[in-house]
Amino acid sequence: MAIQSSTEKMLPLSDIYKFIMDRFPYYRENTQRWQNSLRHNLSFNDCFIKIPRRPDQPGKGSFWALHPDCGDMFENGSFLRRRKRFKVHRAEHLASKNHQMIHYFHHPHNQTKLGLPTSDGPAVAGIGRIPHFQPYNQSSGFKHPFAIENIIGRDYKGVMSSGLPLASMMHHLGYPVPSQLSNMVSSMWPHVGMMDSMTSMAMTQEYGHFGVPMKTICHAPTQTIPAVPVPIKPTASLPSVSALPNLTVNASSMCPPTSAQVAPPLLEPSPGSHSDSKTGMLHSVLVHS
DNA sequence: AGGTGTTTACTCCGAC
DNA sequence: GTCGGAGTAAACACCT
Repeated sequence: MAIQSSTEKMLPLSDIYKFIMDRFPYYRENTQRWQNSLRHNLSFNDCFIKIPRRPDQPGKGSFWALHPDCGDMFENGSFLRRRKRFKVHRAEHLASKNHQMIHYFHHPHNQTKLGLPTSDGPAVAGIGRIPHFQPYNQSSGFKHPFAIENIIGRDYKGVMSSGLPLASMMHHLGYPVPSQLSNMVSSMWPHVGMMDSMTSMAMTQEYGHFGVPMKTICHAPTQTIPAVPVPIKPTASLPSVSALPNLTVNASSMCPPTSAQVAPPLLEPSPGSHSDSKTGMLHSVLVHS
């Protein structure tokens, strides 16, 4: 929720803490417990990806974002319970490292800052269009450019000879290029020797028409996530959010319509309403989104 | 020093 | 009963 509600679709750990404590008074105490749990989940679950800070963005820790393909791990889009653990396959894990940077490059804010074509704007000569990812809905059969099926079945030579937009963009981002590029990449993401070829491959026009931009997760006309979290199926032990007394559900805080809007507290448990089942459910809503 | 990130281990609980 | 998801504790390393 915290990550998705952010305009950048990524947050540092401290901001995730803040988001939770701002909205859920329950989590303003025993901070060490749930914050440790939160860090554990961020590291442990492949649905969360870590995005390194740029050199000109000093600060502690990295940014955390959602893996572009994690959208279907909730049944019916419900945030209350996961259908399955989102797991990146070994071979695809390499490619997911590229997602981290591509995801960053893809963001309209960064594209604008870099003078790159935005997702909706015209392509700029000399720089390949950044691919769109289909973050939430794998049922369409779409295989993103980094899917292993695409990786192993593609001829990279023509792509490689067409230039290296990655280096150009990284230069604009403040990363050392090009002589230090390989060192930086290997230190940041060891064992990613294929990164350059894969990234530049993905940035060609060839993939420009794929999928839906990340930024449209909550804004696309064909929204794939219900605005209001719904239970997968009613159970006695896990009541729906709307069934809980004294709780206010605000869908806009799950998918805020605009970045300027400040959503009111999502859940405001009344004093003394912290039964185990409820707090446990809140944990699921908070941590596993 | 404190925050951040990773990993392991344990327990609980629900689904099958 | 087994399995897997989830929550928590704890140890450790790394970074600012």
